[in-house]
Amino acid sequence: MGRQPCCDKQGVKKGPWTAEEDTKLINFILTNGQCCWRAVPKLAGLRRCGKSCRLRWTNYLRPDLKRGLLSEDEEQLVIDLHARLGNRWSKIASRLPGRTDNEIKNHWNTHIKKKLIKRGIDPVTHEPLQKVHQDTKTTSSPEEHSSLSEVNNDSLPQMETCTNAIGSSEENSSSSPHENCSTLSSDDEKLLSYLLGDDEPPLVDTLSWELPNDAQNFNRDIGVFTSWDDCATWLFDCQDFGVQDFGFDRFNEFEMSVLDTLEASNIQQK
DNA sequence: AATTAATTCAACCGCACGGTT
DNA sequence: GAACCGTGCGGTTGAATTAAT
Repeated sequence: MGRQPCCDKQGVKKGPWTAEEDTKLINFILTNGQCCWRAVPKLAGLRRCGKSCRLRWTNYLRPDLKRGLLSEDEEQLVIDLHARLGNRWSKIASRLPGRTDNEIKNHWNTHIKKKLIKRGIDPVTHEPLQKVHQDTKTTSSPEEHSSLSEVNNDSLPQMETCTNAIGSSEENSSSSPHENCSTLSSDDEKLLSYLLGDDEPPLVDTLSWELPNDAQNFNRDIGVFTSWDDCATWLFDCQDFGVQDFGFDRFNEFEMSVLDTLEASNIQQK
């Protein structure tokens, strides 16, 4: 018996989500939480496949998502992490609260890649393009490194390595390229070690976080919520829908706020 | 103002992995 | 151990938007 398709292809809607569909999905998840995505469309009254619902929720509807372009700091962190993790977007995204793997991947492909190339950095290897060019000159054709043609040759003599290629770190040129390649704080290093699987989970400096007053289920020792209720409350407090001062038991107000936001954006679109 | 080209990003697809039976 | 299932991941596509001509 072959693998069952993720959804019944017939009668399943594809393409952009409507505000009505968003509302249904939000209503369902706020009421029931995230469970068995395959069942969500049926239970929520959506003609979508579960996969599509999950993607829509995680990439767009989740209340803890940030909006807008990545800040310089975030961009720099993405570059640092990419240098060590490669295209493991979900791992990278897990280091940037409120950002999704899809968002980071898109931003990498549309913005960061170009910036790095412009500055003479190979976005794949994070090595200076000149070096890559020399290394590969004898083994591969020029077409395989088409990005080289986009390099501004003026920048090559002052080329810097990956992590200080963008932003204010450009000024820190006194140290060696290798040193420059590691602008991570010790916390970042710990986290990276953990992400790479060779270390214990790093402790979070939770004392500096603004936690909900009633977050009794937050374990400050291990830096996690032991209760979904508190976790959700905290996330919702952080999100950008304009609701600030409520607890988990006031879901209806949050829901109304979400619906208002959706309606407003719908009107704007029209 | 109309057309074309370039860019952006939400969404889709196929595959891989881990858990369960 | 094999088969199945649910989910997550990364690569890719294509519609919408913006910029250039």
